[in-house]
Amino acid sequence: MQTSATSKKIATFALYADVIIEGGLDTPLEYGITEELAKELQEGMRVLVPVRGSKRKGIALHIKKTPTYKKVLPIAEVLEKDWIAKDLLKLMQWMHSYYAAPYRKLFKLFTPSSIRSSVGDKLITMISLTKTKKETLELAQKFAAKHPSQSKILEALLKSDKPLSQTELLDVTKVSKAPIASLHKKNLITIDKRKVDRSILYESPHFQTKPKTLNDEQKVAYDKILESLHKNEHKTHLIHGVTGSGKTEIYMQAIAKVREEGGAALMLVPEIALTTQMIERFKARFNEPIAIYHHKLSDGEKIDMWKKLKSGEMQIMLGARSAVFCPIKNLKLIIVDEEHESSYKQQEETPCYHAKDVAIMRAYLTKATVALGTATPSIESYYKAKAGKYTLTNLEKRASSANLPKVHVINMLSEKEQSQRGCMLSNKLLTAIKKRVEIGEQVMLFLNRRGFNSFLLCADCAEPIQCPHCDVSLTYHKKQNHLKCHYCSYILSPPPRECPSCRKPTLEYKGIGTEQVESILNRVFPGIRTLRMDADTTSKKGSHEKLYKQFKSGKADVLIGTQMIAKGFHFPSVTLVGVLNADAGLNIPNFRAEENLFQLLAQVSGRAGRGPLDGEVFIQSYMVEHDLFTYLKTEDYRGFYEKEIKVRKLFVYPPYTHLARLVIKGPDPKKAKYLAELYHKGLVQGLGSDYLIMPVIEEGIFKIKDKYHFTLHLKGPSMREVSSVILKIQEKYPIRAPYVLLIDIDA
DNA sequence: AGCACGCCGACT
DNA sequence: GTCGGCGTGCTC
Repeated sequence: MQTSATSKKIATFALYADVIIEGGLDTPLEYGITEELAKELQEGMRVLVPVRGSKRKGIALHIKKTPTYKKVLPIAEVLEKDWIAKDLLKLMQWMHSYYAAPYRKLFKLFTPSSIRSSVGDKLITMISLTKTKKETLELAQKFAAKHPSQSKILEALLKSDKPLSQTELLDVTKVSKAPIASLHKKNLITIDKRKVDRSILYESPHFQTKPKTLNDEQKVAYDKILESLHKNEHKTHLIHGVTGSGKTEIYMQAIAKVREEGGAALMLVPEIALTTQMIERFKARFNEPIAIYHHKLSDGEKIDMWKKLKSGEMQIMLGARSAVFCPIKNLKLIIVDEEHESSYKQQEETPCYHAKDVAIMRAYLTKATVALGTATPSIESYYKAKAGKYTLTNLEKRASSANLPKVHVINMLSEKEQSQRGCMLSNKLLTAIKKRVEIGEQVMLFLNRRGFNSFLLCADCAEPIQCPHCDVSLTYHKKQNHLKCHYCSYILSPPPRECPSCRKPTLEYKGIGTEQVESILNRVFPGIRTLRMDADTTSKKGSHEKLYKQFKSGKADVLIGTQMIAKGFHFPSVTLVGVLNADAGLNIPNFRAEENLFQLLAQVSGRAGRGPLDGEVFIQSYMVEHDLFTYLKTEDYRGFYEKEIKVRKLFVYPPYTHLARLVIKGPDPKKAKYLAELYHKGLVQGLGSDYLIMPVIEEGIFKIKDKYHFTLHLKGPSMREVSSVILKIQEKYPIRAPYVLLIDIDA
């Protein structure tokens, strides 16, 4: 930083401001504030500023008395006074320094994209043809030999039939912008700017439900939350309640109280749990509109929501992780349901924020209360609660006097269980299913494996067909009869007849897990009614709901599903839950693997016996001696915690330290590695000896979308410090496209 | 010479 | 993110 002493003479402004240009630079630019503007301009307002001769939109991040630069331009005008509220601006600044997140990316979280571009935005350069189609076609052909790139552009414009943005055009033609300039010079194309418009909202009716009477335990939790609400100071509560202990009822009554007193409330739920069922439950309780927020909303819906929240028209919000950035006025209470859920953490995309931590920081900045709820707290949260950082409340009883289910662990190594069914269903479980179905009760079967996909496998060389752009195998999609890459969406259609490596026509379709289970059940119990719920059967909009309703109304005996059936569903007549491959996930080299598995299995088990009928859970495992199952059988979270926390301490893992991960990827593996090494060196130099910085390694899936991935892991006491070092390295060695740097703080 | 293309710094 | 300048290498 330079001092202002030398620039005093030139400094002709009353005040100065750091302005972040929207959709532009990562670093703020400095502008002067005229005396007239100084009266109204405040931090967080949206302004118009000159950049390289044209006007760009930006946000006044910080107002100061002295400039850093000698020559600054004035802010042209204030566009929106009520743009980003003070508390959210502070939150944004915190995220910048904690997650080393560029402001460019943070804007996308704090303001819906369509709202940013809609207000007279002139930033998208549109390119259209000047000559007629016929003339252009002739020109394109004439240019084909001499100016191939120009020809490509003309062809692309002819094909699209309407003007294209420069970025789109460059993307489809794979050429540089130089030929565009050449064509413009020859007056064969027109370059102008475009505005964007938006669509509108929706509303749905609902019937009222009355609050239920809280039991003693629920009342204690409720009173504690109320107490800190009324003290008007920030506090975080951890509500540790067994499955079915009625946490949602506590949340709803606390929210009702907040509303009664004029405040607003936000409830975060994991993406997968934000089902129609949950939304209806909320809509039915409150006599006011409920704002719903998740990434699938259309632009119009997002804008509508955003405006209604800003105006204070809507004051209860239910949403997935990104809802934590919504401009809710007078926010008094934030609830984070299923706080242990890893989907609160944004992975593989900058910024890698954790919605729970952001929620707590937001509440801290506004002096609001946070309630974290779960049946299986994350080790970190429980540790903080025990250390007195959070207020802990335990709920040991199921609210509706239902009993906890009985848990059996089946040893799949024992021969008599294996049978000839590909080891998917044990005899014990089959017998239990038969018994339940015969008396008209329902069964849920859970397959614990991500990517339990269908492949096209060569029977001879046992090699599945690989994606040409990624180091993964292609997945077979029966309906479309094609092979697709789940990473880059590459499609191979129709599937090849012969194995690409050994040239033999020995390709075999291997079905997905749920499909296999379904066919086994149908073979063993002819006439059994089964339903499948997985990524394959729920891809269509509304299919999730349809399946849910079918099962709930008793149209099927058995529901077979993946992760998605474990969360939040309430089926009173389910009395038996089977977990088919419990061990999947234990072999992952991740220190949280056991924690996550315990949480998942506890969650699945909780689906059984939620009604008046007692429930039973069968867990199939090849590692029955694993102590995780001992704790699971008795639903002994504390026992599991005590065991796990010792491991964390011994190997110095969170909560005893923080972990971070840097990924650098790019088309040239040598260059990507070189850049990664550069950052490694910078981190070693910038951080003290209390940080452990691991060497640069290749990622598990080395190539994705033709980009090679390199990773480095590090751990140490302060993520703020790590981020500040990374920001400094970035200043010196910026990573430019097509190379990408991903910073994963608290990995 | 004219063009395509990649690299790199600047933008306040 | 985007613009413009500049060096390089290709083709006519």
